[in-house]
Amino acid sequence: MDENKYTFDNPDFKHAYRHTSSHILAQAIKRLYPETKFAIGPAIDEGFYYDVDSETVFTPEVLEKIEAEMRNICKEKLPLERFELPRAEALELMRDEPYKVELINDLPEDAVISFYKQGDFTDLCAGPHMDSTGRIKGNAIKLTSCTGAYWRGDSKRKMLQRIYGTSFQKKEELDAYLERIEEAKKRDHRKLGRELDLFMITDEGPGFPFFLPKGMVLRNELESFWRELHRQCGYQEIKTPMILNEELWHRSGHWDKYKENMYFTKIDGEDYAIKPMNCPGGMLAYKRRPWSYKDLPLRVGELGVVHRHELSGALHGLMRVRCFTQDDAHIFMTREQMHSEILGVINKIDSVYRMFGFNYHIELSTCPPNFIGSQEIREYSENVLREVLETNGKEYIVNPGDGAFYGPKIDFHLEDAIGRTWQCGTIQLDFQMPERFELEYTGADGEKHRPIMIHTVALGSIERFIGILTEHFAGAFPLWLAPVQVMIMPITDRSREYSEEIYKKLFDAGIRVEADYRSEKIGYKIREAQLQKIPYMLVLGDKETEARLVAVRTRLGGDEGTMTLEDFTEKIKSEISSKKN
RNA sequence: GCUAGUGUGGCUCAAUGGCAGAGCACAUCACUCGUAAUGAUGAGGUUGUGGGUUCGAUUCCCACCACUAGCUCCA
Repeated sequence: MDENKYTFDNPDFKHAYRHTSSHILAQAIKRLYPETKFAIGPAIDEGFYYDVDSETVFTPEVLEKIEAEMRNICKEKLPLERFELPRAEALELMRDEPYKVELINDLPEDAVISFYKQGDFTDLCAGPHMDSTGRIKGNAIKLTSCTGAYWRGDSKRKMLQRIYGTSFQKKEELDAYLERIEEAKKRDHRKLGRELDLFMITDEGPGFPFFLPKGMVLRNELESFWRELHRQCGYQEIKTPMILNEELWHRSGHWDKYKENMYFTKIDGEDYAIKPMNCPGGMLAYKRRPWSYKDLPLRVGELGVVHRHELSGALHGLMRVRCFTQDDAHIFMTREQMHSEILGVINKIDSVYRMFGFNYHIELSTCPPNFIGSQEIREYSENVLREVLETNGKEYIVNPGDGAFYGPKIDFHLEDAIGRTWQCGTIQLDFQMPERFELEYTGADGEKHRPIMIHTVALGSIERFIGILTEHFAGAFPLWLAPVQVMIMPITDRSREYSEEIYKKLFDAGIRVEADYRSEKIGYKIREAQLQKIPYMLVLGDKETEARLVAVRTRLGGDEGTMTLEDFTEKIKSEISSKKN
């Protein structure tokens, strides 16, 4: 640890601070509920947690008691002492802690087995730590929640209780953090989706969202944007059927790997499946005719609606649903074209995210254990993705074994309002589907060759992307996406006729315009339009009617002054076409 | 699916083992108003669903459904 930097600016210090907080949590639990067994308790991005196995259910009231005990431990200023033990003695020391025993047994032969002791509490731990519990500011500790978590992340093993907490060096920092979380919740797309009347999900269809008129505007604008982008990038568009014969899914390999997540139906006594992915349909479309190497790369897009049976507990607003639209694309290509095609897709996705102002990170997911291809292809394909990322200076983290069953992938992850990340874009390299479907093209040598495929999405799913967009903009969508772009608000009925004239002109100009003719005060109309985050409000009173002008107000509360309708129309049309926020 | 919690008009939330209440929204009427809430009146709920305990359940118990947080899984 950098001895000169005892602040959270130093990630090592922050980590040690939170890790020590986690040990204090465990010590407090041990004092209050001695029967509790301890699993692991690391520091994480926003704080720390400890996984425990206990008779006690850690309700919010119990957490408060534990918090109080944690503050006591901080006051006691217990020194943390590190010591090491040979394996046998370590196991003896931890003999009443079955989870620790398992951890010790799984350590490699030559591993150093170290412990940290603070007062009456000792924990198996590699460290590092603060030198005393007194270093932790007691009143800047907060236990935030208790949830279930599988021991060792394995859903077949016991579910433990995970107690989440966070800690800071000052109480003000804790308060600021808690307030930030509260603020972020106001941007939750589920809340905004209801308030802005974008979408709904009912008990009759968990995971199957309804898109309401305003949400449909977002969808349609996004889809138009997607079509135009892909037209420019040299893609063709197809639409493949939602229901196809079950046999297809055996051929594609989805049956073995994915049938738990699929929905089925019978037609004329035959078994059919509702597609969970678009690629097999895309394969059939490719196979409709012979191709020449001159046709490659062949880029084919599809806004494909897929259905997947997700576990009920995994559903989450629009972010995780059971029916969604992938902005799918398949590229069929030769080996020589691979690098440039992959790079082209990376740049395409990057340009989309940059346009919206998103921060994202890239993950390289390598082939999973149940990868269906050869070892040689596995290594080759993973290396291709790695090379493209590295030669183009893209930063990424590796996610071992998280690729598709047919190949490795590059994933793009976007953040939601409270910092959870969601995979949106993906680029998957696939040597397997072309093999299984016996795809071919004729090379310059007159011989048949097998193309290589990329599966890719940029937005990911339209549904998830709308969720992310909603949170990113807190519902104040850029003008080109805004469900209602202009709200006309006459101050009195005397301006009604003029308002109707303005409305018609804007409507005819293709602007999404609405008018509020209710007998309400102008302040009230403005308040409602503000809450609906409508970008432009036209306030029309006697003065404007007389001068044949419009008074323009923005949702940022700005008064843009009065102007002619022509100037206003020109202004917003240019703003719409620039697609700028 | 798992662990814990939650479920009361469209929304946000009260209340209680004994006739279910408020604010906002909605409707009607009045008001015609200059940049974030005009007033009055009215309508709207078998308290998620199904069982059980009880003289009586929205409240207590059980099951199921849905939602929330997290785990697992994933776009």
